[in-house]
Amino acid sequence: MPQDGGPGTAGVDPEQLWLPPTEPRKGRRPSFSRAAITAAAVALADAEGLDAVTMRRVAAQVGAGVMSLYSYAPDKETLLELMVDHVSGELPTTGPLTGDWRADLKAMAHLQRALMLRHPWLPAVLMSTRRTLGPSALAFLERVLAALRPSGLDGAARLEVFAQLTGFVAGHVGYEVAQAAAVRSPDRGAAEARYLAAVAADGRHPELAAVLSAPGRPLTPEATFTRFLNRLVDGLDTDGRGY
Amino acid sequence: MPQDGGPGTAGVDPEQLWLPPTEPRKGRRPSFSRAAITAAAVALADAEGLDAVTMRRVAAQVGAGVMSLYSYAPDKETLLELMVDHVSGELPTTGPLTGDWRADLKAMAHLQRALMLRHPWLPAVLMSTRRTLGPSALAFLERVLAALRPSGLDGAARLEVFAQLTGFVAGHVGYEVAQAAAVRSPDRGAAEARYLAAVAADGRHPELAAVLSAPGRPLTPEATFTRFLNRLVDGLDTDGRGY
DNA sequence: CCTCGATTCCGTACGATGTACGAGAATAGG
DNA sequence: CCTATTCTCGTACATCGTACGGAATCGAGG
Repeated sequence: MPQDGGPGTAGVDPEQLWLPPTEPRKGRRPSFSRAAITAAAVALADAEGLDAVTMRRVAAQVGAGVMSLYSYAPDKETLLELMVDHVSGELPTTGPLTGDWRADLKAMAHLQRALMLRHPWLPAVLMSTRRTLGPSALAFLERVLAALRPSGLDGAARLEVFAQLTGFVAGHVGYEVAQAAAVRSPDRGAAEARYLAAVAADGRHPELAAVLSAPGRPLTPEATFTRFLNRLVDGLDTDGRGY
Repeated sequence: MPQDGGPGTAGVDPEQLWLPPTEPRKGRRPSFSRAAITAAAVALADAEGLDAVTMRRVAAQVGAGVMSLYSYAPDKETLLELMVDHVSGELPTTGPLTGDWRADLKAMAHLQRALMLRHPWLPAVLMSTRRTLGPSALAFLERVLAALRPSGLDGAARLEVFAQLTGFVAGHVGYEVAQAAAVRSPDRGAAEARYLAAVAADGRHPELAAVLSAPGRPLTPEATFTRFLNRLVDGLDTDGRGY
């Protein structure tokens, strides 16, 4: 664990949270580490879902008392932010770019999607809490900005592209995992299908009835993701006019 | 209150929840209505945010005992779904379409955005809970499908466009309101700005530094929304090939 | 009229959660 | 050793969603 960061570095504002692994050379030595606590929380969320991430269970996982966690994170929301940055570390931040910034952007979006599929709780956390970018997220942002360099977009536009791209991926994957969960439960999906069929049959929803009776070929989430992603990226204007 | 729907029509599956205002002609008559309870919950969320929507506060608002609410909705998650459909009723479902399906689609997305700005808690609810479409949402879906009729897209693709469009709007507005809230709190925004400046100054984030030092002209949320929306809609292929 | 079954109303209570408080334990400097 | 400082964590509390069960209110059948 490199720069790890023990307790004492926890504050409400981003400066105290992320920046200084300031060494307090006095007092009792920490028994745990922020990284270990965060990793335990991530493991819990991966295995049993976000609801399983309670202070008590995380504490039990690392062998600490419940209140000891508050030496490492001021509150639970901060713990969630730490979790986000922890898994963001799985995103690559080095390696060559192709020079085709659209292709690079698409590749990075696919990496983000893979990350979120690996940690299905991520989209929900990303979209619920207002978050400040931690070091790993910033490293990834740095790489996206580098890829965007040949695009000719100005600063504000590049930041916006990053935000929109991340938001799009999170939204799509969130939808994806929810639908996958619905399929896994046998009667839930069936009940919804019956309900939609009943609505379509009531005569007041002709368009819905038409769509349900002639759905066309089914689309895989993967294909849909790629298609909309390509639309979004290919539509990015390089001239400043916009719409 | 037209078809209102009293208690007894509450079940876990969509069929029992939305469809039948089956009249149970026996037993004590309901003192409240699902619509009134839902409206109270919406008013609470509008005024004080989603966290203010607790069963106790909603009950107090309508002058009911806490447990009485459970005769109208089996649990809180269902109440949230009712809230979503309640405000979805504010979306127009009639009136002429221009025939230009892209323009119609964009107009409807703008209406959705306006709705979400009016009810800032909506994006979070839309993206957290897995939801079944209630009557009002279905009416709006029906209208979107009708607008999409001249597009040549097949059934599955039309449904997908609806889901993606709603997801995009929710994601954008969610981000929009979060950022607006950050601006309202004086020190929170300043702290984040200082943090980003510090990161940019550490030398390991040259792209971020460049972007922050030459941001270009600032973009209004409105303009950004319109731009990305146009990209998304104009990029919709009418031939089946996709990418 | 009374009774009976059905339905709604709601006070009480339970388990779970986030976290404030403060006493105790460990460590470094004087 | 003493004292200041830091971390540890048992206890306690407010708040949440909601299970339970009895009282109240209704329509129907006698």
